[in-house]
Amino acid sequence: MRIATWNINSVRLRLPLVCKLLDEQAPDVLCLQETKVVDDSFPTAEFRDRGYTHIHMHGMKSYNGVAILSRLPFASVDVKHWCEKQDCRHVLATLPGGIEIHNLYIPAGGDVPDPAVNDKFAHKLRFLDEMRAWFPANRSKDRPMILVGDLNIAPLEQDVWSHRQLLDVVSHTPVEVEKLTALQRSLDWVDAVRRFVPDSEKLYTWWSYRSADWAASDRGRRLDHVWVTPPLAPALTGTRVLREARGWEPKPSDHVPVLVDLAL
DNA sequence: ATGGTAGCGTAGCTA
Repeated sequence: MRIATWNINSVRLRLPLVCKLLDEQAPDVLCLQETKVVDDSFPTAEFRDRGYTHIHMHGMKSYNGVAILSRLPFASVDVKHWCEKQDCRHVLATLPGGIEIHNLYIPAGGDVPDPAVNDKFAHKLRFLDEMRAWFPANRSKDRPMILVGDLNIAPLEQDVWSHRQLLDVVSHTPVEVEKLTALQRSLDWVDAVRRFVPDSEKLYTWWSYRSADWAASDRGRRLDHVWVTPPLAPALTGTRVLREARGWEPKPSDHVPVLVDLAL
């Protein structure tokens, strides 16, 4: 089973690139974030034509929005809301084998890493706290589950281009990293990508648009993740971060797809 | 310390 996750920053504008990914990598399941479209306007036809007939989307006007496209049928689907908001950041579905997949778009958190003066950062921290409480209260680590998405946090030192220079930059501050790590530990989630790429090796999934030459400066961050619960860890066979997609023309996303293969 | 780009939707917010 091949699982992919990609923040595409508008599914309508990026539709040709999403189709390119499906054609070239043939994931069984593709989780999208920042679809930026209401459900009635979601471009389902192009995906159905490619065999992705099972589509679970949850979108809103202009902002956020998540979707799961699948060639495999869903036994059930759901959406979850956090922080008393209806902002379309979390969908889940049950895949064959009883595997529950969670597709998340965690709040970016704004610019100032202080919850006292920045409501967006306070929202991000609360979102993490609520998830940290919900998962162990509602799910067992013995259940086969996959958690993917744009978590908007680069937890490891080699997940950013400069650990020292980003300690005060939202996405890599100690308080966020600690909360994400607490969430990860709560169900013994395994970082599927780091299973195959040593922690000592630089690895990024996002490069800012605000750079003259993203590839030359290479100031990236690993914001997009795939985690699995312990029952699925032995099934992991490989992973891929599709760095070249950052240069796909026209109009690349600032995030690239992350793919994980499981022998199931 | 600042500004740089992108998408939505057509001003200004979000990233």
